[in-house]
Amino acid sequence: MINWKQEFTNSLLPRVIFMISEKQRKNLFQLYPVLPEVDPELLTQALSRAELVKFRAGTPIFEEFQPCNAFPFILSGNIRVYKQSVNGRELSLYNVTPGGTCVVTAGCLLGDEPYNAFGSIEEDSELVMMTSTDFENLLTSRVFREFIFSLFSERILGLMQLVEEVAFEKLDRRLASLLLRKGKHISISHQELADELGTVREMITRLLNSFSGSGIIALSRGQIEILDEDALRSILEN
Amino acid sequence: MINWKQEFTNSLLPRVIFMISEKQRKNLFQLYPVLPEVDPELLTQALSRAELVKFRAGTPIFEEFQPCNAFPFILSGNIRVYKQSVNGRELSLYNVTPGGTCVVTAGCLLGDEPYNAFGSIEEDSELVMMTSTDFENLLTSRVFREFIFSLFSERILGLMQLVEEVAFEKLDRRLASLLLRKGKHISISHQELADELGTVREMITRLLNSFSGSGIIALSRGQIEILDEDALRSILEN
DNA sequence: ATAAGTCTGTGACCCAGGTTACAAAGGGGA
DNA sequence: TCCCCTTTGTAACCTGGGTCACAGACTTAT
Repeated sequence: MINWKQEFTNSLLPRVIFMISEKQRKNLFQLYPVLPEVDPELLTQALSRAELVKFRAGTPIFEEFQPCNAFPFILSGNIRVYKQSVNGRELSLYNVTPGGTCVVTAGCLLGDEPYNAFGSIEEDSELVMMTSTDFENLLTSRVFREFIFSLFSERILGLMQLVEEVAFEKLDRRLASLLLRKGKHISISHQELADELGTVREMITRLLNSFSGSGIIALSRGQIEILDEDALRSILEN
Repeated sequence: MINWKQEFTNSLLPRVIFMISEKQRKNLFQLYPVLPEVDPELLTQALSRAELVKFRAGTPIFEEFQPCNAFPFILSGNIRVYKQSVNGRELSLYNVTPGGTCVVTAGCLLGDEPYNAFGSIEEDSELVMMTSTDFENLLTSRVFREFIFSLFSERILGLMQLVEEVAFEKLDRRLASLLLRKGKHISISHQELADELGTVREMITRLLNSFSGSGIIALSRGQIEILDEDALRSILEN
């Protein structure tokens, strides 16, 4: 049977498994238009063995060094893939959203290596979990392979960018650019921002207060409101 | 004709173009055993339009933001792919060696995006430069696609590792691990080590001197000799 | 041999950002 | 309302590592 069940045995299991309904199947095909294009035989095989799983926000779904044996498609919600340091700091590598895929998982499956990062559910999510063998079978289909390819190359470019930022950019600029990406009304705690950038809470508090002191943002518990987007952008130019 | 010529017009051009000899063709097939497995028609097409180019060490071969329109196979030598900061610091992302490929190039070709890093020849190199259209044609072949796939996933894992190191590891550990990877007798300048790690020359000099002070390494101009590999390894455990 | 370029050594200094150790809000549940 | 938990504020302090400004030592070309 599906072996990713083992994979989650030590997690707190705030998840429920369902059969894939007709409606969800349609949803899946809308989000992943490649799927209906692959060999129908392969697809029905794969989907018959796949399961719909609902996860609650905060659930860890994989850990570094863990073997990797299922491949997720995201119907709704959001997976955060991140690294952890020995002193407990975290740093986001990327997020997987509906229509996207988790490239670490794909990479690990293809290379038959354990995960080298952590993954956890950021917002309540519905995932279609496919067995690793079915995933590899799908890869024999040309369109599917091309789909995975494009996500891979996108991710490689993104990771290269991230390396550059972490190595060369100061924290205020990185924070400013993160805020800009998140829109004008942001619901997030300082700790979560720190975990995204690989720093500590105090630094974020300090920087946010300095931004707020210059009237660039307004702060309240769990909320950030961007007042002066241009000023924020000008920090990027420095 | 081959449009990568334009690509190099602003470089200093320490390169010479040759036809691909029978011997080099054999060499290429040995290093890239996938090639003889692809559809022979595609292959001969692609190779007939490809050219052998010899580059001298130090030659820049692509730059950030430059469009990307040729795909290299490495017969000998070594390409360094790196990022540059505004203040001139550098940081190596990865090296391409014979049998490997330049994933940025592949990624940029596939995503039709400009380069987001720099590439330069580290040791005198012989490359077989394939046109971008021929490269994309080759990708219609299953074995070739799988080959590129495995290199992609390898590189993704490598980049994730690099992000972690840059974000969380101290410089002495990163330097120690770099030295260990380079073998017991290393010919390199302090500046080159700095460029690999994304730091400055002075830091490397200091750290190397502290290592040498504890008898772990012996230093001379352009040379580092590892005397006590175990001690170096124990720095990694810290 | 001389000059010019490249590499290495070094010390003083500075600063971003991480650490520690609190205090004080704010908010939700009992 | 009270209690507890989460989030935020903040000040003092420390340190890794980048900057500046040199001075020698080695190498190579002329």
